[in-house]
Amino acid sequence: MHLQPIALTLPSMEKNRPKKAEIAWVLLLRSQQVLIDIVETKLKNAGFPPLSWYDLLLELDREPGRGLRQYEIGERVLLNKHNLSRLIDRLEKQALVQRVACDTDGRGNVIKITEKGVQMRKAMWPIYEQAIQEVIANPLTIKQIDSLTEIMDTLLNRHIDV
Amino acid sequence: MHLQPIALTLPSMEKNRPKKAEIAWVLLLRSQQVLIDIVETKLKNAGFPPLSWYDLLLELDREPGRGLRQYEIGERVLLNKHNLSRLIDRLEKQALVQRVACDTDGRGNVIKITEKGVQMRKAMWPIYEQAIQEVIANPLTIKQIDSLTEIMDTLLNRHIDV
DNA sequence: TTCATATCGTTGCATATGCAACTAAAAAAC
DNA sequence: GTTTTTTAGTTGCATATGCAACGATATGAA
Repeated sequence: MHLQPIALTLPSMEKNRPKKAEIAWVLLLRSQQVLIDIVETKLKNAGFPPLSWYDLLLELDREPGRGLRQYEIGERVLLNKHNLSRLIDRLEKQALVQRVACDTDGRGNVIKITEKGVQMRKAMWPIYEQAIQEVIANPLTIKQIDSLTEIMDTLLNRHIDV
Repeated sequence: MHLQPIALTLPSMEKNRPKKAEIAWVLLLRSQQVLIDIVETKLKNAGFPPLSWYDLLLELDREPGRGLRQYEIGERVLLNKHNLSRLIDRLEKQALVQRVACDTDGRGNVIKITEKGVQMRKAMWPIYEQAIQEVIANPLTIKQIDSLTEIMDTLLNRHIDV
């Protein structure tokens, strides 16, 4: 990732522009690309699978014996069902998770994390943790981190079903 | 996009967790997904191409006659050259941009926006503008928007080459 | 019970993205 | 001037994602 210190790309060319919200939006958009790319690259360089795998493993690791129905996972991680189905394919191929037929619902199955999956998530965490440290904790003050948290929470809650 | 009001998914299960930066990270990650998805969906529902097309058209629209070399575009939008090459393929197929041989560098070409491209960007903007209004301006106070801008700026500058 | 409808999950197809290899031309080294 | 190295851009391949259609089961209504 090699960013040039270019002038900020504003979203419009129309007059009376840009509004403040538009500047904030463009920065948010770009930071998402840059920061995620940094974290993904760190994981990859350490020989680990991408963040989406971590998310899935984490959700399953929270439900040790029981496992989770696919649609339950879909509610937790932001993936629609067909993508989730194939993400699980990939993890199952690596023996990190396991599909088990569901005895209360013949249509579905229950996804359980394997011991190998548990170990994988555990091994990924230090890298992930350090990456978060680098992209969030180091550049910002405590106050800024609190503020960021509050703002993101506000933005998210606006779009959550009640 | 149908988000459940689920408990926040924290990134780790390790003890003494989570640090504040980790909460902020997870919220940032998720809000980026959600907000971008909302904006992309609005564009799509209005019959328009995705944000990446807008970005490219905008950069070119800023250089009306001259056009831009592909590597110059690559510096402005965050795309590596092979993806950019194919993005331009798609836009060229829709006659929104045009590849012109570069007379000062036989290897490269100059990308110019067409009149149709200019019109397309102009037509997309009201939808995009309204989407930004909805996901950023409406939920946040002016103060929060300023704060968000400052924080994103800080996060980004940390990872820019000097 | 039976039929219509909704839900769970998978698959085929089109598109998007990352990586590595490649062509061609420019720039640098000699 | 010739050779080597870098740079610009494209293409093939593997993978990832969105959409629509599908099979199978569960749920609700008559």
